[in-house]
Amino acid sequence: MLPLQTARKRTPAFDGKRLHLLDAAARVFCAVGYDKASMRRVSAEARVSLAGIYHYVASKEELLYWIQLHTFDSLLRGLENSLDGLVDPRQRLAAAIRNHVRHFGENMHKLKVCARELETLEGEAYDDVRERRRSYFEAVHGLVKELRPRHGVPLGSWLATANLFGMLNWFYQWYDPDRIRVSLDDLAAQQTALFLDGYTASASGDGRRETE
Amino acid sequence: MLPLQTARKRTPAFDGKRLHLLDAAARVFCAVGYDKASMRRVSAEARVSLAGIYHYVASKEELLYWIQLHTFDSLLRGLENSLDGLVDPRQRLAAAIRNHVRHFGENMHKLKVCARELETLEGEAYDDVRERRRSYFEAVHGLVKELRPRHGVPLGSWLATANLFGMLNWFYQWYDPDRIRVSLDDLAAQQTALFLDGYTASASGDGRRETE
DNA sequence: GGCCCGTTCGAACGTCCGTTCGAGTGAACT
DNA sequence: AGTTCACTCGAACGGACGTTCGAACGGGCC
Repeated sequence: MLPLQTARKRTPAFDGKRLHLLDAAARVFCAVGYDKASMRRVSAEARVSLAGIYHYVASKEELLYWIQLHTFDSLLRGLENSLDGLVDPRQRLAAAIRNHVRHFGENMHKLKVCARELETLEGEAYDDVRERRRSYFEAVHGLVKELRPRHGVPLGSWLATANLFGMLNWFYQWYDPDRIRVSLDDLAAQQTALFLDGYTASASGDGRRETE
Repeated sequence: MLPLQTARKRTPAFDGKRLHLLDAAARVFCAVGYDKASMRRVSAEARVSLAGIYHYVASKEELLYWIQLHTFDSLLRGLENSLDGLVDPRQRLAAAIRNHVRHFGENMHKLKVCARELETLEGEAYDDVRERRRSYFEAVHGLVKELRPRHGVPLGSWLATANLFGMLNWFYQWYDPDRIRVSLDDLAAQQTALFLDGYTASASGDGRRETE
């Protein structure tokens, strides 16, 4: 149960150092998973003593909490920016997917942690993150609903959105920059085409790898 | 590092009890995740003393190993059965997806553990499971490649398959039998339609829920 | 100088975990 | 009756973990 408060409030250099800590924690959580990750390893990664961490953060749980909160906020802000000025529903969805995929490319650690540890937090902290997550989901769900405005009720739009997130979030299980020969924007374009028109119709570039 | 051996070999009632243990372990791993799950809780769930577990299994790691191995084997066997006699590529893919979704419905615990703990094992045990996983992936990848036999090279078929697995495996994050008003077979049909023809083209039943 | 206070840290504390040990049980076999 | 052997278990061991404590450092202010 998180008190949802930092150990102290508002002191100089506080945010900078804390962000540095969150970043180090994200790298460790990403590498070995939240449960296996030890505060000792986070302290080594951040080059801060073990006890030093607790000056900026009240608990290990809080590290995960802030990582998830910042990441979902950033995803949502990015989404709103990338939709600016676009009116065609297909282009709007394409922009949303591009935003999501780009975030993965730029913040692999944090997004992988978010995708993998969705059910790790508990209590208030969980509810708090869940609401951010819901906002983001609903924003994308709205874009999906725009796609078929005059075809009666948008049947299965919720299900389709859930599956779209499946495509996008499973990403971290197979994406390896060294082995995949597609740019992230090409990848986003292919995923958009797949979602909109299906595999049999979508024309696409190539995304094969050497093995598997 | 697993020795990849059981504590003892081939004794009467051995397999039955062991399967019972694996089942209990799968329920616990599913509920709280592999790392947080304690052998004490597994022993309580299986109604066996803590030390008793080690008569059937050499380590906690081995529990996960057998769960994953059995599950991927079962998925692959089910896939081969469900393809029997089908020749139309679209029907074959539909059957594959139905097989996958039905497995989820029937063995939620184990499949959720498999999807969530893909990177938990290490060394030999990891490689062993990984190969089963690869076989299954390649089998489905083969079906995807069948879909466009005379359209030049099947562009992006690997990527499309990876995304298909994303749709199918993310499943466990949102599926809740009490809140989703679709049968598993309907669900599989919708996912097949979405993958083959895309959201804008696929006619579908409804899968909306009350909230979120 | 003397004091405050934000910051850092080494060294511990208490807890929980995976695993092991050694003794005990009872059915099967000689 | 005695021996064997699969099976079961309570009790403990050693280690790793999250967290805390109290002391030290160092720059700004009286």
